[in-house]
Amino acid sequence: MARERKIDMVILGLLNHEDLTGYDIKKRIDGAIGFFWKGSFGNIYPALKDMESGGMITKSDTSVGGREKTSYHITQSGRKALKDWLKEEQVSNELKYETILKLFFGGAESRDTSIHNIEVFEEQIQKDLKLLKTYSEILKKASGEEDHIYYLLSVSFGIETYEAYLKWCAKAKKKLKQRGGK
Amino acid sequence: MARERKIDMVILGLLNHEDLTGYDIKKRIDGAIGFFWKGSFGNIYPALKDMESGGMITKSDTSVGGREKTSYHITQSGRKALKDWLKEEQVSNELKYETILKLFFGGAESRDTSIHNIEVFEEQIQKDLKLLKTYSEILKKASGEEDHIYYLLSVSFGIETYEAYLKWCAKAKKKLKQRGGK
DNA sequence: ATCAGCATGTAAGGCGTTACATGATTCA
DNA sequence: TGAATCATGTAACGCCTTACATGCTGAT
Repeated sequence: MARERKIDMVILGLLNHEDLTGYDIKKRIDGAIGFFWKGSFGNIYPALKDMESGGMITKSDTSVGGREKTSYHITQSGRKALKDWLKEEQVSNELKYETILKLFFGGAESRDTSIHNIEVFEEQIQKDLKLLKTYSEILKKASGEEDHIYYLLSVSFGIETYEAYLKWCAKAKKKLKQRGGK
Repeated sequence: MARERKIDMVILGLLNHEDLTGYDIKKRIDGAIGFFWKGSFGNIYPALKDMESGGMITKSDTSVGGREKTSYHITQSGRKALKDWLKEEQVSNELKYETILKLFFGGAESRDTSIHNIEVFEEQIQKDLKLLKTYSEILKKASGEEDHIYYLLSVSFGIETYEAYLKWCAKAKKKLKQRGGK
């Protein structure tokens, strides 16, 4: 059943660009990547360990100002694994939208409840959209590297879907406010 | 840390509308709900068992044409749990878009690889969008029940985001085809 | 002096997927 | 007769989240 753990690919993808510590990897994942993939320390460190045993990456301990650090570097076979994954056709795009799930079953409660839930969602999206737009601006200015086009496209995926969400939110609220509540 | 298993709420939401067997629940989840939440037998049956012990639902065995069936019915406390969940503000909307993850790291391979991956995604979305539009048509015709507005809004969320995806796909492919591949 | 951030990990527990196991019925 | 669908479950395994544990450094 092969390897299913996609965090490996996130790590390889990041290390393909630069050497990083586990802590740095976490920070990268919490950035723009966080909009379409998550990771935690309890996830990242074991993955790094396994991949080092597997020869995908190598580690080098350095001490910066007396502080211990372990940087990881991608190997040839790691790079191959990354490329093989990129070339694989099958992907799993799974989304779990609890907001929409609640809306789907919204009939069990008042319309105001659903309207409120949409508003909570809307606020979160607005906040996230602002962040995404900031990333987009930074990327547009810092352009030059070939990789940047990929980062920019990923970010614009987020921006465009979030804008669609917001449009939907407005429409949905309006519909629910029509003809009085339940 | 309370209950995290959202499949319980999916089941309660469905049973709030009508009595169902585990098998029927699976079919419902594979329908319109499947676009924002998934479920499997190995998921549903244990949840039904637990929720029956917990007094959220009651079961009644019937045999239809010699075949054994176990139908579940929601109880008062099950209905209360459903309503409480609907009124809770915090939600977890998590998406794992492997397609976008691959695109983000697309620089490790040729532009054609990324273009191809986008095309695979595009085809899947087109297929799903068609299905969603079918659901939408059915709901519009069968309208009447209060619940229908919620189903319709959920489905239109899917339709509108999928349409945004398709627009993005076209744009992304165009960008990647500019100024030659890597 | 204290707090935020840097830095690395482990452990428990929960949840979900997949595969397995079984058997009946209906339709071609 | 055979395949698809109905119908119910269990077991193994994998993955991830959360919480815990520890300690250093730099800035205020």
